[in-house]
Amino acid sequence: MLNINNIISKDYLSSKNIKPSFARIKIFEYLSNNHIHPTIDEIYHALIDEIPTLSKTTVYNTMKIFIDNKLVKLVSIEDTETRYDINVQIHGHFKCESCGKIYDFNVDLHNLLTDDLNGYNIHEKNIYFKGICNTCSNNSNTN
Amino acid sequence: MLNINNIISKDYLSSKNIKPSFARIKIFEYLSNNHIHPTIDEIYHALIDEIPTLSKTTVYNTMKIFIDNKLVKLVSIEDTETRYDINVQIHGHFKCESCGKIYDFNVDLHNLLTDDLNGYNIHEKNIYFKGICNTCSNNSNTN
DNA sequence: TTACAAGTTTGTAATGATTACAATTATATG
DNA sequence: CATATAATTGTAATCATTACAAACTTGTAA
Repeated sequence: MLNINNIISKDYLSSKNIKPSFARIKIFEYLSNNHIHPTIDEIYHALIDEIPTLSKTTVYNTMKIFIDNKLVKLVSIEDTETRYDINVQIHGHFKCESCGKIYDFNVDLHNLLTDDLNGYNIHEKNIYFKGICNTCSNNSNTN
Repeated sequence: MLNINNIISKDYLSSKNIKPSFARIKIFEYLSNNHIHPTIDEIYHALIDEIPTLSKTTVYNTMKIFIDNKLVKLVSIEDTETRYDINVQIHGHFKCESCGKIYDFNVDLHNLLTDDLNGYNIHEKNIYFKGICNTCSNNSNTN
């Protein structure tokens, strides 16, 4: 049942001081292969067939460990849904109000610092936009 | 019981097509006078002495109306707490991980647009940082 | 003033995400 | 193989938010 990806994920988790259990490897690989900023529920349903004994508590526990060890970042766009992002580089999120998809976009946050934060110790920068994505705009145009 | 602020708030709500009921005026004035990005709970507790019959449902209802009519903006920084901001101009938020306070800062988001969002229709821009604020940094230095 | 309609407020119950926790299961090591 | 340690699971508890129906207010018109 071992394969290259499995070994790589295993080693990667180990290198981050996370014991590479079966569930953790599978959850990590799901996040790596699906950059869709999933919710706990989406992760759970995506894996329940492959891991029939999986519980949501395990998904919660695992995401907490991943966040604490900076493997993933929490995405707070809507107050109603907590999402997770395997891409921990600084980048922006665009949430489409029509289809609900969240897109990544590149953004350079270096040159927008203001004097207002002089003396402040910044640990984390987040930026997100909302609107209508390209695809949804085009669909409504052709109606 | 009428005063200048009361009249102004009343007229302002009316001008936004919101019936200026007593609760709505008081909630609006609380937000105007306290730029602390309060939670529902904070608003409720701040006003319960003045409006003993106030219910949290009313605070929820009122905030929904204010948001729909663009008098306030929702602030999603933590997934665990929904906050509200009377300042609807584009600006950044800095949340201190030590004292929990949320500071406003000015930011010019015009020049950070990337090609990634060409064709996207942007309705709303949000930016927030996390870290340790000036005050908390200084306090820990003097220990 | 009174009656009425429309809108507002309230309290309670329902929902749904998240967390706490104890029991069970898996894993690694000697 | 035995044991200790850690991971996983299921259930119950918690907490914010929403749904909803009843009660209350307000403005208007007779």
